Amino acid sequence: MTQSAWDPYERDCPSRQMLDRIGDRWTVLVVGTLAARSLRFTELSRRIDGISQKMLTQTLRSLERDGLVTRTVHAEVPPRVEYELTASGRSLQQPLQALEQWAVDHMDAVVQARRRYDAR
Amino acid sequence: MTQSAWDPYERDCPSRQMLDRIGDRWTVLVVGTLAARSLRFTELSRRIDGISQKMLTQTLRSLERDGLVTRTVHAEVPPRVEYELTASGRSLQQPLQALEQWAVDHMDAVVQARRRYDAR
DNA sequence: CTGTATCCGCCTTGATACTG
DNA sequence: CAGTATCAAGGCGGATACAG
Repeated sequence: MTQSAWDPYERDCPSRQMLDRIGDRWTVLVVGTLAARSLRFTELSRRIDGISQKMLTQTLRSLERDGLVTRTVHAEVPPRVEYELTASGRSLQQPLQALEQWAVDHMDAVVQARRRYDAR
Repeated sequence: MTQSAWDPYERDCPSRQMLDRIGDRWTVLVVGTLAARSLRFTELSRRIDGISQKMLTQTLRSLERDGLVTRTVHAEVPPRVEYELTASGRSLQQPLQALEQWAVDHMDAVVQARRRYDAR
């Protein structure tokens, strides 16, 4: 059974919650980093400048819970844990990539607009 | 002069700040609401369920500062203020629309994934 | 290596009251 | 109508310490 009336403009709609979650500091960057290939915990933290261990763990757990990322523990010493996007996660990566690209493309204009605005 | 090395994965990169800003609770919804046509303050607040006056004002100011929205005051009584997307704002609307659509399309799957995860 | 647990400051957000 | 000002609460996120 499919729901046809998801409306992010309504307060308690799950799709609104999803937007809220995407909007946390780190989700975009974690999903973007996993886009190319699966990575280990430490590799992720090295590539995402400024993320703390706690936030990386928390973000990964949320993504796992939402079915966007799989977590695979390999029985080795020392432990090796691989994170990988699911099909669902890869489908999210598309719009996020577009957003990331927009940010890169428009930063010059935005920075200038801010300067003008602040100069008044 | 154009900057070619914007990298959102670096801590202090402006494009990273942009992602942070997009990621606030309301930006996606405000831009989405303004996509169709320009709107007044009250119309916006009516359409975005749950937004407070303060947050709407704050979000609009930020968007104006970043050059994504114009604010036009008409000299009437009572005052009429129209908010409208700039060209830059409309270009952002595209990726945000994609994101919004993703949220709507995948909510069923996400809700189910959460149920499975929580049931363990 | 891959986490968990705890403490804590700050910032965001919301509620409320007031203004041109 | 379209805001501004103020205050209080809560959560986010960072730092640190510890563990399997």
